[in-house]
Order: sequence, then structure tokens, then C-alpha cells
Amino acid sequence: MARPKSFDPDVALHQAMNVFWRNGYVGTPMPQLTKAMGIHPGNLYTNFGNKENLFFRSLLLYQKGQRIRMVNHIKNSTDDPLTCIKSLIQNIVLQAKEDSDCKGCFTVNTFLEINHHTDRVKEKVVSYFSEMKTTFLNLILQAQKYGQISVYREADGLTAMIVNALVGIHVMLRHPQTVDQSELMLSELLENLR
Amino acid sequence: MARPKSFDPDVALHQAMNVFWRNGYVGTPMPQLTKAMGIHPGNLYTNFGNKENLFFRSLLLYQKGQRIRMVNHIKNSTDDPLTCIKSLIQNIVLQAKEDSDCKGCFTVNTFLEINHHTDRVKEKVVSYFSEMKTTFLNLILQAQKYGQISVYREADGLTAMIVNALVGIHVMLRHPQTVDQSELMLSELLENLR
DNA sequence: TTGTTTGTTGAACGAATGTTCATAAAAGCA
DNA sequence: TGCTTTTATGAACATTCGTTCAACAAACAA
Repeated sequence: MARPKSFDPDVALHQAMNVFWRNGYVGTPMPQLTKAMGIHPGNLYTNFGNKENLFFRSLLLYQKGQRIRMVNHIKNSTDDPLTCIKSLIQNIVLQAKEDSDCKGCFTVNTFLEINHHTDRVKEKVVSYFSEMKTTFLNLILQAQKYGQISVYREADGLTAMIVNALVGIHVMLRHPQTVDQSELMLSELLENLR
Repeated sequence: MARPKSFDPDVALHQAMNVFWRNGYVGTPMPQLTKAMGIHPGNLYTNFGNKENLFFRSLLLYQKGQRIRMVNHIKNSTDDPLTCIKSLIQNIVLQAKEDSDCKGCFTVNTFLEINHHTDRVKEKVVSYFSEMKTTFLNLILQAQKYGQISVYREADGLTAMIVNALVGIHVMLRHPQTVDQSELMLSELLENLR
């Protein structure tokens, strides 16, 4: 009945995500996106709406990937809660460190551009962090139940510390020259969990 | 002999700094700068070169202000080293919290735009962090000498933790909805210093 | 084959970008 | 009052921005 698409929209979106992740929303011109996605402007607009919509979907794709990554890590972990927390943190940092583009965390990057974003983007950024907080909070409460973390230590504060530290590390990992500081920070963070 | 300037270059630079601080380099168009500085394009270029140069000078101005702020705080402090560290951290965070524009830290913001900056800007960003690290490291070593922080605690790691936490807090403070998390983080950080 | 439907192309649009430049204006000195 | 020097103005520049659209292409149904 109709002509089939000559490209995979999922693949194209993935390419767009990587460009936005690396250069941000304001810093990414449309021609760079069409080039990376391998499609022409007109085709981009019929498939993805406009730049804001493409960015929004890129952010959703990134967050979905991270969510799955975290959930899987916890689900597949046969370790005790504390070890799971530590390995999860290491897993997140390792992912960022292995990225030769030093893109950091897409959500953190977007957060720093906050003034240029629409409300729905802002919302997704904020909800991502509260989601992350909830994940770590549950693990910490579990670790306290297991007696691995003192119950006299406030779980809320500890959660904030972990999430905050991860944000800081993701910032530092954007430049090769400050990678060593994030390394130090990571080991300090892991040792402080008890 | 010649016509005097009709505006104060220092004041104009200060205005430019605030715009860049709030919206970033890529996110700030030239007309917004001329408007904020109260001068016309031609005048801007004869006085400040081009956009990159204006940004560079804005960053230098910001860093100079922060440097003075920190040095003065330490110099005027009559407290013991540990109290000085804590009050310095509180001072830095308070400054950011009092900013109704939620601009965060200019240097951190610039860091997240790193791909769009010239080498000399990158250099200033990196050196700012190592400077900050040195400042805190010296204070920590002093506190260890005073017996306020255990000598068995690695000063390097502690320093990285503080700087990293401050970076994270500055990110979180850019959006009103995540301010509470940075509050929790701050108290957690201050309590962990011993 | 023809008709219908959907996908692809890339030239073109108006608006905005960073920057320049010819002209006018203001000050002190002759 | 000229004359010289520095500054101020804002129109104009080429380029790039995000976006649109008319023309063309490919698939299937009839």
C-alpha cells in the first residue's frame, strides 16, 4: 500500500541522543543532527516533529536505558544489600569512565542548561533524580535491616550524599584532566558507606 | 584630548558575566549581551574584542571574586581549622542559595559546556578546581595537626569529597525543586567531617 | 497499467546569529 | 574657532539557524 521507511527510526533516535548528550540542546545545530541521523531535514520533521520534540525523545530514551540498567543490576545481584549498593555505584561510574567522548550524564548535562528547556523536559530531569533517590533509599533501608549500615545513620541524608556525589563525579568526568579527582571521590564514597 | 567613555567597562563586564553565568556561552546571543551591558554592538567589539573574549574575561572576573571571597573568609576567621572549613563550605552554599536566579557556579556551568569552549577557557576551568582543592587540602592538613580530623583519614580523599560535593550541590541548586536535596547533602557533608 | 498512499529529497524561507564599518558626536588642544 | 583624537551609533553584512514545502520515488491494490 505504501512505501516503506528507508531507515530505522530507533537507530536514528539513538544517534540524535548521542549528539545531544555530547553537545547539549542549544549547542547542537539541526544540520549536525540530520548528518548524524543520516536523514534529510524534511524527513526528520515528518518523523520526529521539531528539535524540541527530538530532544525530549532523546532524553526519554537515555533515561529509559539508565533505568533498565539500574533495575537489572539490582535484580541480577546475588549479593547482600550493601555490596549491591557499592557495585551499583561502581557500575554507574564505570559506564561514564569508559565513554571516550566524556559525555557524562545526559540528565545532569540537561540540568545545567535548564533555562533553555521546556517544562516537560524540566519535569523529566527532576523526576529522574527523585527516582534515583528512591532506588538508593530502598537499598539503604534494606542494608540497615541487614545490619550493614547503622540504623542511627539517617537514610535520607545518606541517599542525598550518594546521588549528589554521583552528580559531581559525572561533572568531573566530562574533562579528562579531572578524572583523577572523581576516582578519589569514588573510593572515598564507597569507604564511607557503613 | 579625546572623548571620555560614556559607560564603566567594569560595570558592563559585570553585567555580561551575569548573563553568561545564567545562560551559558552558547545560550547567550549577542543582542542579549549588548542589552544587558547597555552598549551598542560596535562599542562592545571595540571595548571587549569578540564574544569569546568577553566570555573569557567574564569567567576571570567570576573566579577572581570567588577567590577573594574564599581567601578573605579564611583570613578573617578566628576559629579553629575545622570550624573554618565548615563555615567556608556553608558560606559557599549560602551564596548560591541566596541567588534568586539559581545560576549555580559559573565554573561548573562552563564545565558542562566544555565542548564549545576554547583551550584557554578549559584551562581556567581546570585550574580553578585544582586551586579549590589546594585550599581545602591545606585546611584539612591543619585540622589534622590540631587533632580535629583523624590523621588516619586520607586528606586527599577528603578534599576530593568536599570539592565534589560542592559541585553536586551547585548543580542541584540550579533548580528550585531539588534545593532540598542539596540541603540534606550539606548537613550530611558537614557531619562527616571528623 | 493506473491509482492511491506513504516516504524521500533538497532547495528555499524568514529570522537570528556574530561581526563590521561608515558616520556622527564629544572632549581637549591649537 | 578649527583640528585631532577617541568614542558612540546602528544600519548592514555574510552566515547560519530551525523549519517548510513542492516535486519526486517506491510500494501495493485495483
